[in-house]
Amino acid sequence: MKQYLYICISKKNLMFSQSEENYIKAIYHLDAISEKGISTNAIAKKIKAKASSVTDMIKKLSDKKVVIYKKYQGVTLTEFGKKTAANVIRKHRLWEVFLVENLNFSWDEVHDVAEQLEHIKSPKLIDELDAFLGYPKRDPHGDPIPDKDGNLQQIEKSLLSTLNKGEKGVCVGVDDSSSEFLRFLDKQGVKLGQSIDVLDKESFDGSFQIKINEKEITISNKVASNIYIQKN
Amino acid sequence: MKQYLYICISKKNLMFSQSEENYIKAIYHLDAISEKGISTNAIAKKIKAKASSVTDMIKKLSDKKVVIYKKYQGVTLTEFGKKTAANVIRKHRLWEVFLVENLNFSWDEVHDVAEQLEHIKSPKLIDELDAFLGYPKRDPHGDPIPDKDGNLQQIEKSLLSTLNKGEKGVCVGVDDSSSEFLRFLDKQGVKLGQSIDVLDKESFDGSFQIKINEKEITISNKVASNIYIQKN
DNA sequence: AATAATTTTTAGACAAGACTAAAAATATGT
DNA sequence: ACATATTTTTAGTCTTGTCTAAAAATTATT
Repeated sequence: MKQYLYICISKKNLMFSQSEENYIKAIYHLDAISEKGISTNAIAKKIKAKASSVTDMIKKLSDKKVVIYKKYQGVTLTEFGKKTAANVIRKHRLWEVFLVENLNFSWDEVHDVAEQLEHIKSPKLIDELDAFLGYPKRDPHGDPIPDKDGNLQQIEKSLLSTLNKGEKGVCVGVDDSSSEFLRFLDKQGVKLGQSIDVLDKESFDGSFQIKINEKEITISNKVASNIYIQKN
Repeated sequence: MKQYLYICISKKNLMFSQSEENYIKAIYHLDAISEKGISTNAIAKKIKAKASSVTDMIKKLSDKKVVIYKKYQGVTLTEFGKKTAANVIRKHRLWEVFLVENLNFSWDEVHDVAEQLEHIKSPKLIDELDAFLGYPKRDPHGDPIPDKDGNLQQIEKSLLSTLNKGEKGVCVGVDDSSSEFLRFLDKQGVKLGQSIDVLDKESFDGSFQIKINEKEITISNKVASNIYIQKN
């Protein structure tokens, strides 16, 4: 009598709920900054939830091999977790590009909608969207768009606040992408690709005298600390 | 002492959950057919849920003034409910157009994705999408797209199965828009705008001899009962 | 009209995801 | 080092949306 060996590759649940995806994304963003495990509180703050809710979710993500978790020691993304996060971010940023390029959204309006669109599940959709947009490398805030495999190319960038008198460069991104800040930049005429000359730096309060579009303006150190520049 | 009258227009919760929207949409679609109240079972079947779940949801929708409900008597949409349904359907169909026109989806692939996209909340998004698409009047299956106010223009259409020998017309839609049927139509070369001549009608089994693109083919009555034709 | 069949509703349970309040662990300050 | 403060976890509750099983109402059958 013949015997067959059925190998059952349990197509493990690669699907995450919106809530799970939001946590994964939040941890990914925090991970980029800190070296060690991400604290429960940090996640809670980012996600605007209570620490207890975060603990619950962390346990679930740990069971699903998305994060490494040891009680009281914070959390780290696994490689699988990073891939997953990058994929959500890829979707978010591609949608942002679509909204700005094709639907007349301004860069301060895209976030909330992209936050919803990033959870749509359809591999074909996102591949085709990517192609439709012409495989963009950066979103409307200058942030890099991960490729299909979750890799994202970083560029050489410095905070405007680190430049010295006489240096110049091009705006390649923002650190704070809140609507308020983006609208402020719009008012000042700052956008991606905008070239900026540092005319002077006030040592007293760290404010900057800069030249944009042949116009000289003064910006606070706080503003200068939220604009990324590629030097030239 | 002055007295002020504060009129508090309780901006009532115009927001519905995805699940609620799905029920509202299902009732709307069923409403188009039946004259009297929609039965719990009919909704259950459409939504692929158990009747008890439907009863629960119906109560909630009744509280929210979306439907009129009397125990054991089935359910009817209020005007508000109809508007709400039309709005979800508007979004669904606009997204379908986008997927087919811009993202290389075929008409049998759009449904599942549109089912997700229809729940995205953003008035600006949908208005801009509508404009981007050039204010289309019909989706890829020939179904009309409701306008912002929820009105949709019906056109004169008949089922191909009701035509007689010698009559001709143009395909303006399908009744069954399952992937299987749509792929079958693709194979036969039937698409929207396709002109069709009824060469003969077999009284024995109701099958049709038709001419498409100078090609003569035979289709079953079942197929003919799922194709909408505008006579000419 | 009475019984049978079907439909609908109720009652109670469960899972996901959030919360509060309290307990446990870790970190901080003198 | 020890008391205090903070962070994290646990335990239990709540809401949404689903389910099963049983009861009630309606519809169909003879």
